[in-house]
Amino acid sequence: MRSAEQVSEVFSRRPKRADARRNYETLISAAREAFAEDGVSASLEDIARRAHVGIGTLYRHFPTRQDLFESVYVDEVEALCRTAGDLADQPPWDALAGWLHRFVRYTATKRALAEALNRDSELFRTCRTEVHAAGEPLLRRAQRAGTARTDASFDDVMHLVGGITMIHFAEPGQLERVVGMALNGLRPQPPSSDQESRAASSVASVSSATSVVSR
Amino acid sequence: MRSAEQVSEVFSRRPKRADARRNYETLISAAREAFAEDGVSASLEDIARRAHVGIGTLYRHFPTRQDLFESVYVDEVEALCRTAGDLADQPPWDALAGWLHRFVRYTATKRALAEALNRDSELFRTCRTEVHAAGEPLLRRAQRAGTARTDASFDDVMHLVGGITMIHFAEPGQLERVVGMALNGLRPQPPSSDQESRAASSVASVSSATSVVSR
DNA sequence: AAAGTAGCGGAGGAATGCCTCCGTTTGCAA
DNA sequence: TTGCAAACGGAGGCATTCCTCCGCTACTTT
Repeated sequence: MRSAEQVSEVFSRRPKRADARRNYETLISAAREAFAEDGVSASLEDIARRAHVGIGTLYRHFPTRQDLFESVYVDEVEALCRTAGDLADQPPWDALAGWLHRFVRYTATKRALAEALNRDSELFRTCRTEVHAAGEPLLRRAQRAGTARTDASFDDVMHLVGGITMIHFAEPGQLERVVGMALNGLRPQPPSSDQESRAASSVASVSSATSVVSR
Repeated sequence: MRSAEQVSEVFSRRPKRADARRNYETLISAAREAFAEDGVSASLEDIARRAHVGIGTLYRHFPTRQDLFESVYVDEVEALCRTAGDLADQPPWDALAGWLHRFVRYTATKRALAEALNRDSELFRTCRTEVHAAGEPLLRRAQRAGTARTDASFDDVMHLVGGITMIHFAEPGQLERVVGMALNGLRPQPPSSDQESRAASSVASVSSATSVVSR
């Protein structure tokens, strides 16, 4: 909860006047959609059009294209972190699963912006830290409650879910379904007959399952 | 070997006259570089310039932008398949490892073109089949020779190496190094003290190693 | 070596995108 | 309610890209 606000305070300069703030939000949504559809080369005039806003308004809020990229990304990180707080009153497993499903949208945005974002920037590093701070407690809580297996680290889980989203799915619901399968792999496993589990074996068993489904 | 020619025959319409053929090849190389650097929105005039060729020449060979995308992709697939044939006289493990290193360049191209390529197309499916036909025997041969562990399927290996390339590496040689580490994980493992290996455990142990290195 | 044709190059018009500038509108504080 | 600073919209100039068209070049064939 605190972490989401922290990112806001550091990075995003939301305007204070009501109309300006409304336009700012609308523009970010429009940009996120446009980038997802057309990639980073989406036209700025098109984004302004989608937001029902003049091109001048876009440029006032985001003087450079890079500003817009970063604002969309930060906005997505903020929303993801906020979701973690919102889920705090859910049962441990539901909170974790809900958050990871939300995480999928984040990775989609991140992937669309990948070629534009500088991954060594201060901003990028801070965002990663914030995401970790928001999500890691959810995993730990589920593990302590006995509803998530304890041999998976947060980093493992990020790679597991993040890797799935790298695959391009044709069918609409397929991605969610596969993520669901992956989450199944995170549940505590009944002790198998011939071996006990090592750190990354949950990741292994699930990712081999997904590779059957699609590629 | 036969498979590479098969793709050629089906898809790529290489011109027969010497100068035309030379320009065709040069254009494809230039396009591959340009797409890798600037993404799918690279300028066609820039590509013609890189190839030291008039813009008209580019348009004669590739009437639409999509034609160029597909030709670059098919060319990369052909080259990859041909490499498999060229490596046939190497020792089994060297052949497999060499091919997988070559495979990395293929995935880089594929990633750059990802948003432009229709993954359900006839062309795309055929290419996948050809890649499989070219690479799978290399894996089987190394496995029969006892130099690659037998509990990894070809699909597992593709996901392993393909997944690594999805990570964006800052350092130049880092990708190759990490692929090298991954290949190490493909070697037959000394029987571990507390358990024997299951189908995907090679993938697991290596991917957990890479996640330490970078993300 | 001569002819015929496939191939080449690039000028240029249409379209689109980028970004600035400024006259008009509107939210908000007093 | 009123005044004004903040925000808006979009016309327009410049740059870039796309793509066609056609006069010229040079490869191949006989």
